[in-house]
Amino acid sequence: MSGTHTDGTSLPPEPVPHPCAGWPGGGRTVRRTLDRVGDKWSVLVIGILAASGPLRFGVLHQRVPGISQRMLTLTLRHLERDGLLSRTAYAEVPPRVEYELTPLGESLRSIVTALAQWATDHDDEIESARRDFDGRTGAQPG
Amino acid sequence: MSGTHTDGTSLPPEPVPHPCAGWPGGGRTVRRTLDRVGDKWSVLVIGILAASGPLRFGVLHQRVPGISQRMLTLTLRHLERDGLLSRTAYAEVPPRVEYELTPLGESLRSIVTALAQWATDHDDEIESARRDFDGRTGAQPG
DNA sequence: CTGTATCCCGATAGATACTG
DNA sequence: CAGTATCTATCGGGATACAG
Repeated sequence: MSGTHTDGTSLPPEPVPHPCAGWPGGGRTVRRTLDRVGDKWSVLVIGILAASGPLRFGVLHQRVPGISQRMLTLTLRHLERDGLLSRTAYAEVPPRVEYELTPLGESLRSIVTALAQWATDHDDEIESARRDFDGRTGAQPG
Repeated sequence: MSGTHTDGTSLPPEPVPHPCAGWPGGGRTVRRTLDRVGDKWSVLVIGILAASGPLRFGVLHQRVPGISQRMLTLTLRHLERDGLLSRTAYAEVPPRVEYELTPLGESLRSIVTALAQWATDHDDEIESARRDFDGRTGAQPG
């Protein structure tokens, strides 16, 4: 503890440095969301569902470039658990399962869309910034 | 390849299923951004810099809850490489280095802020959705 | 103070095979 | 079709020690 002194009388000299300025809850709440947003596929899946409406497993599998069956399953489970999408299984043969954003998931739409928009808008800048940086530092682009 | 036939004459029956509906560039551009957003710390660092202005390494280290020195360094390098923040080293002793959002980084501010806002707004819903899901499936809350 | 260099472990993710 | 099971490889990330 800083600010303590032998006589015990003194001071809180530091105004308790706020843990995470501007981030409510010290960033803990944000961190949780980030942990969900932070995985490789969630945002992509949400974005595709937001753009396309309800989709079945197989179609989703085609539309998410490069995802494995396993990761798609896991991602969908996570998002379902968090209440961002709903899973509807139809008792048919062959089986049919549809995934759809819940209202909560829908409420993320504008943010995800904005992110996608930002990505396309500034792609060139990022690209050139990287080349510039790699040039200055002699790093491999790979 | 589907649609090929022994006589070689036939058909593109499928209208080439668009790889990633609603996502420009087939999602490839978005994926790149997501790979940056997708790591554990980048968004948090950007958000803190956006809220606080230029900060030096040590202060940043305090403000990002739980980050290690190593990961902070790596995160800052990545963001610098992508042109989202600038690094300014002052030739002093002891050394002083300040990190600040570039205009490109600033342009992400509103999105990051929106994400943080969304997180706090819907924290309860996510929380209860998880409990509900865990209850239905008998999973451990872990 | 601001990093870099190692070591190490657990989570993440891919491939493959199998099931209802 | 829509998953589950299993195995493995890779990588993120923490701890620690050291350097400029």
